[in-house]
Amino acid sequence: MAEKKANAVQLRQIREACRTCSLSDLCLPVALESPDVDALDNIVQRRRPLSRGDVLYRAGGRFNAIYAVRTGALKSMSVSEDGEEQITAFHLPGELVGLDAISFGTHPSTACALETTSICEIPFGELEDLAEEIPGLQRQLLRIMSKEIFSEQEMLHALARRTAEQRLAILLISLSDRFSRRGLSATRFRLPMSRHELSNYLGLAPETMSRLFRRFAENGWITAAGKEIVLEDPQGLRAMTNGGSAPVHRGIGRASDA
Amino acid sequence: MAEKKANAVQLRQIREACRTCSLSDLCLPVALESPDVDALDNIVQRRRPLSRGDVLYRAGGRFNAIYAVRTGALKSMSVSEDGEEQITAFHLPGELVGLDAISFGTHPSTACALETTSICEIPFGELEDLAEEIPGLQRQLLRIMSKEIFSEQEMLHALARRTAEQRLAILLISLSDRFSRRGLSATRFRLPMSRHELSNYLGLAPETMSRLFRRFAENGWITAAGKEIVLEDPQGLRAMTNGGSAPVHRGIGRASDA
DNA sequence: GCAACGCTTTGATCTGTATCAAGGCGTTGA
DNA sequence: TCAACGCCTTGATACAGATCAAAGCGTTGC
Repeated sequence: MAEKKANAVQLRQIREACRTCSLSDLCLPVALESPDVDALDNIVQRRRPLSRGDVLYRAGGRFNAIYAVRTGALKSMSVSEDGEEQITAFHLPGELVGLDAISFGTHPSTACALETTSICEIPFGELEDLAEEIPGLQRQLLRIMSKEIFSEQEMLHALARRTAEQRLAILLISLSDRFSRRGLSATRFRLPMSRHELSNYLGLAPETMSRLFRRFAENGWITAAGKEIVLEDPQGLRAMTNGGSAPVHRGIGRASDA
Repeated sequence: MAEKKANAVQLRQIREACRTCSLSDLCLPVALESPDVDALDNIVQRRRPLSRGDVLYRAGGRFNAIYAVRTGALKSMSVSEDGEEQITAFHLPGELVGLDAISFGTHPSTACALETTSICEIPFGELEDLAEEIPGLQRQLLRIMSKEIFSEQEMLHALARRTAEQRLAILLISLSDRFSRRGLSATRFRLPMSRHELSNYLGLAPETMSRLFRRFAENGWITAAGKEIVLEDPQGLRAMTNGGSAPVHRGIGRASDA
């Protein structure tokens, strides 16, 4: 079929972009050697980009597909009865979105673009069908899913019972790690979310966020100009995420000063 | 084979206990109608009971199997560098333990019995092998896993950014739901964990826990005698978990008085 | 160019919960 | 029966971070 051929070509084109994606373990090692390569690629759909504020799916909506972020960023959020929105996750390029709907059949949360964002859509039913045909794909699927799910859970645990300072440090390090895993700079990046969204996610008041950024900068750990962040002293940051006991700030100037 | 026959008999015996287990979706609907019923049952091993404090697996240990709690209860915990233990989950009868190791190959946390506890062990490799043979089992597996994982995650989100009062209420309701789902009373149960373990899990000081229990009793929401708990007013409890805005306590006596 | 708006920052105050410090009470062992 | 221990409770105090209030400042639209 001409269609299949077209897809095969397309596959080669996107392979580069896919290499740092969470799905790459699914797409590449398994699919590469098999004639099923087209089958897997066939079900992955590229959609037209979302703009800031666009909703990918809404809480309560039917679960049809999972998504991989290609560029840009999304937030997952749930809205409580009293109308307050609570951000439950940020999704950066290469990460999967919508996994929390697998067991329910409907989306428990709403996914919304933080900036202009392009995504891959993987219809879940077709993926499952495929997994039954391609040996090994099933295992990969389970591992990838549980990895994505648990890395989020780890984050939650890491944030629980931490001071405001530690939470922000943990988040910055997490973002750094996630950017660098996708081949971007680990020390210099642009926050895709506003201060307000950050504070919402971390469970802090926006005012506290603001004060923290200032304090972090005073301590020489970061340089922050709006959303542009430079991690000047990742070690210093990392140090204070450990043992809630470690005394922090207090002193003036950067930790590395003599 | 005699062994197979013995297992078939055993299967019938345990089926009752299994009916309320998280694995029942795996064991029963799928396996019941298939000749593979023995195959699935064969790989599930009953182990001798754990006593309070016994460790099921230790953080860092190799991942071989997942477990289902039959009776009793477990806690999952991680120990930070400074030696502080942090409880990350409680596992009640019918729930699965060890899922967080799937993606890593090693256990990220330690599982420890809160009281005398009996469990089923399901070697994961064999389960995966089986899933490749039995159509549908793979899907069930994925759904069950993601359900178990996400219900924990929901709990974490529910606890984040809540007052101490709300956290305890949320936990009590969660326990109530989980007990009742397994056929036990939703309003009268025995806490398997100590106040200290509770406070650790909820991220509160033990003293705060104590004060909360008193306040809850004063408000007529619960009656607590040691670990024996009676939910006198589940609605009252549920009400205060919602919208952090709702004013709580303050007044004297139970909410339903007038 | 200016006004209006939203986001961020800064300052002052208030409060929930931790922490410190004892005291009660049930349980274990001699 | 009594002492010793651990767990839980109770009270007093301290502090991190929320909340209230208002002022900068960059953006958007006219």
